[in-house]
Amino acid sequence: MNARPTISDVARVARVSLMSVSRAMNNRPGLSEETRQRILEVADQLGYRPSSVARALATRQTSTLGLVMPDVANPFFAQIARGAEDAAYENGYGVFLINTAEDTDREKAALDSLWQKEIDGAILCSPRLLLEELKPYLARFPATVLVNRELDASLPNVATVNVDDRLGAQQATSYLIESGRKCIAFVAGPTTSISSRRRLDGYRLGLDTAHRVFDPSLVEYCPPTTEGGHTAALTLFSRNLNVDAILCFNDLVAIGVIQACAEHGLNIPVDVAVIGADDIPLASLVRPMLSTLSINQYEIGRATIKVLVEMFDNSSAQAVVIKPELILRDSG
Amino acid sequence: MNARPTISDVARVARVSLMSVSRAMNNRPGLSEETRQRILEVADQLGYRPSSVARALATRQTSTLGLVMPDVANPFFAQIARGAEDAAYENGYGVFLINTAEDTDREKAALDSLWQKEIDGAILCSPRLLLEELKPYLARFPATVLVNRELDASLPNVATVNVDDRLGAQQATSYLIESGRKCIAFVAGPTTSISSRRRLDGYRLGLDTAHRVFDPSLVEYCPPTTEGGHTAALTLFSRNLNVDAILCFNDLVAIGVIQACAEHGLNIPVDVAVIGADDIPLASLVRPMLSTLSINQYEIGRATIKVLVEMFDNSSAQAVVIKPELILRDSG
DNA sequence: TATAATTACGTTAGCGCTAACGTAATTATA
DNA sequence: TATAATTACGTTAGCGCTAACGTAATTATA
Repeated sequence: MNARPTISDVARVARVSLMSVSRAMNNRPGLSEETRQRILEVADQLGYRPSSVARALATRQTSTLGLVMPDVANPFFAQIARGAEDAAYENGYGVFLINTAEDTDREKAALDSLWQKEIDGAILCSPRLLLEELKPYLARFPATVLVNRELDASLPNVATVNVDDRLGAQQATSYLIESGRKCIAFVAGPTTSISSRRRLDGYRLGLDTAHRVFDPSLVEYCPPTTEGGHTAALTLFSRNLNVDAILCFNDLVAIGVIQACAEHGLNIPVDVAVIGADDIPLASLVRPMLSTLSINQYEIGRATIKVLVEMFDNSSAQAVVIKPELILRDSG
Repeated sequence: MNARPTISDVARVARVSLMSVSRAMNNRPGLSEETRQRILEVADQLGYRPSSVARALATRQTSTLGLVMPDVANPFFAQIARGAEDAAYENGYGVFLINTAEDTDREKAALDSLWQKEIDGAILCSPRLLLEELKPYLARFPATVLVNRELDASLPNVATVNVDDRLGAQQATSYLIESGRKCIAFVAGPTTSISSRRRLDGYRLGLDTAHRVFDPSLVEYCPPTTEGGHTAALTLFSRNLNVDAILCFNDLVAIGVIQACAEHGLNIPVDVAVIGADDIPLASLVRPMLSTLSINQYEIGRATIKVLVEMFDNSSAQAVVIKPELILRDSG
């Protein structure tokens, strides 16, 4: 590991000033083609690469984005991460990944550390922080995209990308009612989740539309995992409510619910219909194949970068809403 | 977005020098407890956080790690990413995530950009680059961990974390032979994959041990996805070889193989046994539940950070080898 | 042909920190 | 009590870039 060459090394060898090297490396005007080529050749020979750190300090831009999500190991977020990283790469940005594990303290620590790193923009997926806690950070970051989270007032430097969970849950509920289900439960995911709340709204709206009464004992909260769904379903069954349909917070939860049904000897979809949400790759891999509210997570990831870059370019913050599509497979 | 406070702001308000603030923020000796507290209070009041960028330029340390992998959306790597990020966070490091999409040009671009970012260490998962292309980068980074890749000679700044794929494949092959399978195929994954080569070795070793002849037409390469496995299995079936067991590159491939079997009316495990590798969460979620060579990916992720940190501390590079465990479920 | 504009460079200062080296005042040791 | 060591600070320079502002030499324009 011999010392990394600096701009001064290149300048010395090419017999030009630092600025000429800087101009050549950044492809900026003010150099003859001849000089430019000579500098580039010397740079290449020495294996020179401008230091991102020094450049960031001088320009106040890091070309770096922060991606904060509850858990990359969750396939839903993994796909978003993939889409965001791909698009960020295409736009010349590096991506800091941080997992919060649904822990608000860790979320705060994540935002603090990103601020310290002077990122150019943040992508916050399903942030759990209260709006009042979140807002100081939104004010500090040059630009932020909120995924799965809304804002009370539109801020010029904060864009949002949301799934219309309410509409999706309503459609799914209506579908279940139309296909003759009598007792529709809702396994709602984490109480802190915004999309959980929105789906609950949609579920109630679907019931209302069909003049069904909302029964709180048919709603069960749980962690957004298969284990969570499994446990929640067992809790519902223990209440002995003759549930014949279960709308789920997401596909992982739905798979847990399906396992619990199997353990109770309930046939899917004859005895119980199960509908998930998100359409993770897993959904069409499990048997019975999961009916679900489909959204393209990879494209959500890409969309976050698109709106971020648009904020950098025109400082116009968009509010993107993505409509889920009810995909009927085996389970409902 | 009013201007970010700097160390000078804190120094001015607290009526001390820059170095006193620096010492207070970094918790270094040379300050009276009284002064330290006063500075810390002022810093807190102003909302001061030291700039990571400026600090990195001054100390030549970025407290930043690069995590390069083929695809975070692949659950195998997603779990590693989660483990690595968790452990990095605990050790005070930020993580740059880069996906290479199995593309060597993009892999080179990733390593270049990480070098430009002056990361303190790199974690390279299943790098596809030739050793001669990889080596210059290994020389440039202060420390590197190679996951799923070996080195011809041990370098002081390069550690490795490998799964004993050879042993695993051998065990699985021997098990299949012992349980009476006559014609064992191997769906081998990408030709460029090191672990594919190691598993092929293990497969041949297993056959040799039982005095079975190795038949190249029973080996089929494919992308490491369900689609890849699906197509590869169909190709094998089209050769009409009476295959009654299929050892697979990984679980995703195995799931594709299972789908292809189902399409051909083959009962699993009666007609065909299928064994995967990696034990991704999905493996126990699909039906039939997948028999597989299990390894704990999350712990692999954590292990990469552990060996990195050890290299920083004692500059001693380890070669970790993780043994897979054959887990028998429904499929074989 | 005189002046203005442009080209192709260079010089200086500064981004926000910390390493390394002072230096008075205080405390410990011979 | 004289000297050495320690404490609690401060000053200076530099990390590797770029923004902003020169400035000669050349080219375009009135």
